[in-house]
Amino acid sequence: MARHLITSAIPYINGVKHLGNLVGSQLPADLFARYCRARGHEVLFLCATDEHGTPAELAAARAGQPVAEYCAEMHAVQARIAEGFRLSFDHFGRSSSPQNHRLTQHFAVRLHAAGLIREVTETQMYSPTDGRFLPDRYIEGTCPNCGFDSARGDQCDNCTKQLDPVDLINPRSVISGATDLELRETRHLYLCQSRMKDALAAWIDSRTDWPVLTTSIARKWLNDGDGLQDRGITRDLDWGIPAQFDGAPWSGMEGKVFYVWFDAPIEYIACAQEWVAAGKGSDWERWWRTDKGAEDVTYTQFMGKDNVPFHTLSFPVTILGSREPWKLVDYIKSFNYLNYDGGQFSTSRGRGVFMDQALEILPADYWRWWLLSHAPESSDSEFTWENFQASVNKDLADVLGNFVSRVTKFCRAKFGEAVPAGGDYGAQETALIDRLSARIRDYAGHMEAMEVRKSAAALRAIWVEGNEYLQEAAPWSTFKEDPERAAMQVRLALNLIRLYAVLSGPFIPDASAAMLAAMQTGDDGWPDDTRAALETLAPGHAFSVPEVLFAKITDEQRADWQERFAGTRG
RNA sequence: GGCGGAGUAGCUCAGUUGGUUAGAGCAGCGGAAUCAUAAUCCGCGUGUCGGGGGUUCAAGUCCCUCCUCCGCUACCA
Repeated sequence: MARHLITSAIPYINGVKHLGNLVGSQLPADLFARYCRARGHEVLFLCATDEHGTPAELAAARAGQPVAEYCAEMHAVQARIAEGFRLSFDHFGRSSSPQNHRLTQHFAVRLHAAGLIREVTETQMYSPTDGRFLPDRYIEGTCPNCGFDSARGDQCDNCTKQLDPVDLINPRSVISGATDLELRETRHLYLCQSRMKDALAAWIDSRTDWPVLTTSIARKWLNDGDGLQDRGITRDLDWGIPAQFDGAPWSGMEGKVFYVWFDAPIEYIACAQEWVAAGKGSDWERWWRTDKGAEDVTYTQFMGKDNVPFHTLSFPVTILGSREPWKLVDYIKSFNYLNYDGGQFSTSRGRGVFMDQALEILPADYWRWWLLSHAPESSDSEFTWENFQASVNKDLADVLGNFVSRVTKFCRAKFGEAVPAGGDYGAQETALIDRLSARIRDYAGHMEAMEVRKSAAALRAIWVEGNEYLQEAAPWSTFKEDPERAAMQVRLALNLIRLYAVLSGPFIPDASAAMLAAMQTGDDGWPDDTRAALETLAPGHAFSVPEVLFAKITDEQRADWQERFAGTRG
């Protein structure tokens, strides 16, 4: 039995996430966590909301709420939706927790002691009207290169040239439209990432089994231009973890908070502390401190590609630079983006399907199956309603759902609602067991490698084996001449349903539970021995015919949803 | 502009370190079966592997070049 620490990138607090966000981190992380548990491993699966930063403050202002109140509400909303998708977090924490405050400040002090924090005075755009410094992207103006009048302070969307906010002609605040912007001096703490560049490069080079997407992004940041740059880790904001506190080894940071990307990954650790504080666990250090029991932990992070630099570079600098024995990540699984029907999912334009809406129209399993079996692993992938309808109807309703129906209903009609006795395996059954054993090994291999789409394909192939067997064995025919043989065939098929429930759990947990319930068993042990696993339900064991596991998506529904989600949300 | 990813059958995608007639699922066509959610199972693929050039006995796979799409580009998170 191994020990797996698994974290999903923590979703930002300002609103409900869309399916692209879900498939890029939380959902594949849940798949892996569920698989590890099914194999009997000890798992700690953590996620949280990422609550600090300018967007949270602005979203709260728009909602007319104090930011703390807004975040608390949105956290509850996201937690409820995560439950709806059956995301099996051991704890869903908050980056604004007291634990994260303490830990973030602790890391900052340690990094300072290690000489990895320096103070920098810089000038930034300040908006007196908004009463805040404006991040580059919150300033718009006319592009000095192409004349585009909605160029952002960091880049012109029209000519794609990189800009500095001071280059903009007639700059204005995106928040208020105010034009009375001024340059002000401000002092910030910088994390000296550049000093650890060689150590990071050596570490990345040693991770030969990581996805290309992960290492290529990391190398790009390490080597591009003048190499890895130091990075400001404080901001002039109210909402966040104070950079000035009792015992802080620096002064002059009054009224400043740590940059959200500094404190967000630390929440992975703080979340484990929250997990203990919530009474769900008793010892967080054996997951996070290699001097206190975490030396045998395998730590895997899941995230979208936009998160990779922070997880391969700045967070490792925080961990390594602290000179304390914290657990460093072992594997980073990163994902490309999911597009929506010919374009991007867009939170701002309400384009695409958001997590709450998805659950309103269909159960979680439908989404889980489609998203995971089409996960954007090697490149961006695309959601279309046609593809979604076709895949879900075929795979879930026709191949798996119908298998359960035909087996249970046939048995009820011919033998009653209990596993029939009699008959012995013949050549067909032996061959089936051999094929299944090979396919289960194949499935497990892909799951362990976190090859999500390949795992889905392997699982589907296991489902298909059941239909192939039934077609070949034809119990409806054998029943006429040799009822004992038919009984054996049906007994095997009923056991296949239980086997499918066990194997399918990581992908479609609700259907898996429904299958186990119909088979009236709680035995969900992994089939290390296929033959033995197919004799779990003994003759005489009662079962029930379940409701249809997956209703098909009709053309009318598809057309309706296509229309509904094309434009603006709400 | 720089960096990275992608371009393979109508659609979605596999193709390990170059090696026998390039594969899977879906859709389509033909057949079998009739237990089942008109579900299932079997059979059927001559596709300039984005274009061009090169290396090699041999290239989807390596090198060069060009084209298209997407992402990132460090103060959005």
